[in-house]
Parts: sequence; structure tokens; C-alpha cells
Amino acid sequence: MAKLDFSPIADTTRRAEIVALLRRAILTGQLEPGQKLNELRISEQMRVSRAPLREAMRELVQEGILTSIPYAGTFVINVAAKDIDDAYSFNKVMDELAIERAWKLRDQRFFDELDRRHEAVKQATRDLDTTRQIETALQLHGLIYEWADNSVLLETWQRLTSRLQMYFALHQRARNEPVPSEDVHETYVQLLKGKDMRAAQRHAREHIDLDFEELLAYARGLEKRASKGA
Amino acid sequence: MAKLDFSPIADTTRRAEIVALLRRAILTGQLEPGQKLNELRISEQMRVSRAPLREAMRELVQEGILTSIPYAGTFVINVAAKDIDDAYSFNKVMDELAIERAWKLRDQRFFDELDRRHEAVKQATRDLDTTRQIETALQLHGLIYEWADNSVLLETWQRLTSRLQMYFALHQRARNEPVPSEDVHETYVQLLKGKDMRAAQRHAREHIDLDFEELLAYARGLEKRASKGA
DNA sequence: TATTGCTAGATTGTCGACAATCTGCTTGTC
DNA sequence: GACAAGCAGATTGTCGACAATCTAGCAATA
Repeated sequence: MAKLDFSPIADTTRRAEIVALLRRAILTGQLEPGQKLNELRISEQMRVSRAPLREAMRELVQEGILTSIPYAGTFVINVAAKDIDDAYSFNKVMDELAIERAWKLRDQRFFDELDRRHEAVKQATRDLDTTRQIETALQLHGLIYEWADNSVLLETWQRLTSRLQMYFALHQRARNEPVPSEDVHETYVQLLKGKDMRAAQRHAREHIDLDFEELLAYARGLEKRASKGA
Repeated sequence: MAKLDFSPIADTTRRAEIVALLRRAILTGQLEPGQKLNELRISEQMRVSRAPLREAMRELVQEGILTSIPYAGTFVINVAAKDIDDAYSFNKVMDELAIERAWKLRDQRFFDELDRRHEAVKQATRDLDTTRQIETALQLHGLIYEWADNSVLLETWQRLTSRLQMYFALHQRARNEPVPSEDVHETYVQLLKGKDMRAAQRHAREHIDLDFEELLAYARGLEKRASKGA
């Protein structure tokens, strides 16, 4: 018999689809930070009852991109500069760890997948699809976590990813300028293919620095304006 | 006017109470790994409808101590040796990070709180209350995370804590022997009060090693027996 | 004028019932 | 006896309605 690897079929509950829809809306910025989610309105728009919607919202609360206040409502999380800074410095350490763990496990499949994801980023860049560009860049970045062979590390990264994607989408929308067309990931990919682990770690750290610094500056600006307005 | 810091009043939704009840049942081992949670039966026992129960279960699924299969049921997660090993090696790195971040921020309040939590562990040990002993030991350990001033790091620790507590409770119940009565945390506390950060990090790493190694051996034994039985 | 108490509307939390799906058993066929 | 089809029971997923709570606005009071 031919060996066939069937993947589990998709979860076809309304709940799962609602989670996907809401997450996408939040991560792409269609739902803005701080915005309240009106259950009745959303359930009517989605043609779904409130029960699965509420369950979906509970999941996203635990995922860390929604926050709930009993009898008041469920809101998209607010983004403070401190939050971004925390995520950023945490991410730096996690990256070093992931590269270290994944390093010895790199194989041909790893390199192939690396190229595939890199190509996806370049495609999104050519298409001027900023949302997809962020998404694919994070997926490219996530490969080292998938290869690190540690479920807790991977899970932590995935949780962090949600928020990172939200932050970057927010930033992109705000500055509203064409995405950088040059390929900022070329060096990263090459280093991951190379022999110098320390160099790869160092570059990951510095490369992340760049993106985050810009993001941080933007968030700080937001807060300064907010405090003046108040 | 006297300055009074009121803390937010407790969430008094059924959902929140259910979450607390279920979490406690899982972490103390009243609900065993792999066990299925029958919604109807539990809701009847708690005198609650299935809606808030289901929402509570969604939260715990995201928290990582329950797992859900559509139309099949929601189960307490199974504990594989690999999971414990992953949590263990991840925890080592996190600990080093937390100590490093918290080190400069230690103050009198930190030392006081450290003593307070240490005392709580000793009290639980005197009471021969194993569940509480695990709980307080993790709280003692968590102080460095609370002091590290990084929300993501703290949140990650808290998520990990749930599973750690479950693992240790499982272990304790299994070996079914009186808890060690000597104070294994004395050195840890003293080092956190001292001046040598590296020494504190090293001890945290080695101290954790001990507990985990025993736990791992136990889990591996379980799996070996399970594979033979099948 | 500032503060308190009340009311109406909107929104969230909870409930009981129904629909969709799974599981195990029985039945029938070869 | 082996196997597939189909039925019954149990369980999960979803729905619509009701109860509890909050918020904003207005009236009453000092």
C-alpha cells in the first residue's frame, strides 16, 4: 500500500471559523486597538448566534489580543509602548534560543522550507500587499521555532506572533507609505544556511532591532499625543 | 483626602468561578490527564447551564491544560515525557532571563515578599499539604518573574506554571509518599538576596534540574508501561 | 451649581431546547 | 463468521429568549 500522510480534516465548527475571522480582522487592523466588540451586531453580521461568537471571543481573550471586562464588554487590546518593548526584548532572547536549538537539526527540508517562505515574502513585496508581507515575514521568522523541537517554545512564539503581527500592521497602516521594496531578509536566510551560528544569532538580534525601534518610536509618539489630548 | 488604592473588585460571573473550579480540579489531579469532561454532567453538578461552562472550557483550552476535539469532547491534556522535557529546558532559559532582569530591581519589598512566600512554603510543608506545597513553591519561584518588569515574560511564566503545577501534582500523587520535610528553597532564597547573580542563576538551573529529573523518570516509566500494555 | 437618585435603553451573562454529529450495537447479507 | 448498513442513544454545537448589569440622561434636592 502506498504510504499517504493525511492531515486532520478542518474543524468545521462555526466557532473555529469565527475565531479565524475575528483574528484576521484584529491582526490586519480592521478592528482597531481599544475598540469594543458588540456581540449582537457582530453575530448578526456573521449570521451566527451569540453562543459560538462568545466562545470564540473567550479564546481570543486567552490568546492575548482581546480583553474582557464583565458586563462592560470585550475590547481589542490597547498597545502601549511598554508592551511593544516587552515583546521586543523577550523576542530577542527567544530568537537566540530558537536558533541554538534548531541549528543542529537543520536539514534539506529546512533549507527548502526556508527558501519557500522567503519566496513568499518576496512575492508579497512584489504585490505591494503589506498585510501579507507582514504575515509571510513572521512565518519565515517562525521556521526556526518550528525546527527547535520544543513544543513550549513554539507555542510561546505563536502566541507572541499574534501580537507582533498586530503591532506591525498598526505601524504599517499608520505611516501609510509603500513598503520597502528591497529584500531585507536575504542576509538572514543566508546566515541560517551558513556555518556560523553566533553570526546568525547576532544578525537576528540586530535585524529585529531595526524594525522594532521604528515601531517603538511610533508607539511613543502615539502616547505622547494621547497624554496631551487628555 | 487619604489616598486609598482600591483594587478592582472580583469578577463575579459564573464563568470566572467555573474557570477557577475546573483549573483547581485539573491542577490538583482530581481530573486526571486524558480524562474527558462531560459537559452535561459537570453543568448539573455545578448547578450551572452549559453556556458559561463551555466558555470556561474554551479559556482553559487556550491556557493549554485542556484540549478540544470538535464533536468528540474536551479532555485534560495528556502528559508525555517530551512535554515535560520541553517545559523543563524552556524553563531553564526563562529563569536565567528573569533573574537577570529582576536583579537590578530588587528592593526591600522584594526581599520581604521573598521571605513571605518562603514562609508559605515552609508552612505548607509543616502541614503536610502537598498540593499547597507545590502551589506555594511555584509562587515563590514566580517572584523573579513578577519583578522582571516584562509583561510578556510574566505571562509566559504564568502559562507555564499551570502545566508545571499539574505535572508535579501528578508526580506527587503517584509516588504517594510524604513530602520532603527539609527546606530545599533555603539556598535559593539566600542567593537571591546576595550579590552574585551568576551564582543565583546557576543554582536556579541546578535546583530545577533535580525536581525535573525525578519527574521525567516517572513520566518515562509511565510511557514504557503504556506501550507494553498496548 | 454640584451631587444624588431614578429611569429607560442598550448590552452582556445565562438558560433551556433543538440540531448536528459521533459511537456502539444490532441486523441482515454473503 | 466477517462485514457493511442502519438504527438508537448519548454528547457536542448552536439557537433564540430571558435575566442581570451597566450607562447615559434627566429630575430632585441641598
